[in-house]
Amino acid sequence: MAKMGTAGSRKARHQDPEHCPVEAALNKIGGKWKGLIILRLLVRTRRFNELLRSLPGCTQRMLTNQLRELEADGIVHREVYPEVPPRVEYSLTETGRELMPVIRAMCEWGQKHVQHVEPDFETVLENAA
Amino acid sequence: MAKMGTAGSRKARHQDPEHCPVEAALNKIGGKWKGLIILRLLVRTRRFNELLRSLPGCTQRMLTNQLRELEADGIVHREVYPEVPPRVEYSLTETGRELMPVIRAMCEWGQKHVQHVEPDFETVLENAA
DNA sequence: CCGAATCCGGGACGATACTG
DNA sequence: CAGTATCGTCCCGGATTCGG
Repeated sequence: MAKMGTAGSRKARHQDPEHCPVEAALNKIGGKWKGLIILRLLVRTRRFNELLRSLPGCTQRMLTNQLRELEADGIVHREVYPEVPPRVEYSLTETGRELMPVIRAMCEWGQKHVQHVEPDFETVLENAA
Repeated sequence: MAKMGTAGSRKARHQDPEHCPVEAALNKIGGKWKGLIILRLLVRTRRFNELLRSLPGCTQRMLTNQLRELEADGIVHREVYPEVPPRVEYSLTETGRELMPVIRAMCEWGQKHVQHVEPDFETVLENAA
């Protein structure tokens, strides 16, 4: 495989009313980095650069884009502190936190079917702390 | 939306050994159409064109690529019947079928947080039949 | 520190035609 | 029916620079 494009949320074929909830969910969390971003934020609130450092291979621009889409979709909350130096913290909304079962299911599948992987979801969360 | 790139599986940053099971899972099922393909195949085995018609907006080339990646990742089984006219049937492997909890979790989240959506997972499966 | 804006190359993707 | 081949476009996404 080459790259993958963005698989992002996008408006993704919004011409069709999106009857399917699976499709609707995929349109919101299917972005290239969104799953991992959500995983990081499930553990705790994080600052921009902290998030960036925890995503090897993700560029600043990509992270910004993905966070903006997640924010627009009501999954991530962005809190700006008017300080010097500036500080911005990202956290999950209630809607975002309810994605935990999805992430957990992916984790359990990956743990079972992929080699060289962390033991379980809790450990993953701990290691992400 | 625009397009979205592919968000596909790709080798996606295979330089790092992929310690995280969530990341590993995303690398395999994160492709642009993979979630919907898996949903279709959860219902029953399907032929190529049948699958294609059930995915509005997906081109034959894209479908071929995604199916090949899914096959290479051991999620989809491809059965060729030496007939005239040719017939090829796609189904989920056991590994693929075990993705049902992931799809179900996405479905339940979508049903709860997105408008104008089917009532529940079973109905979605039925409608996809 | 946290971005936004710009430039630009490469590859993902659509369209079309062809084959067994 | 189920693909493969080829071509051209578009836009994703990396690098860099600038601003608050």
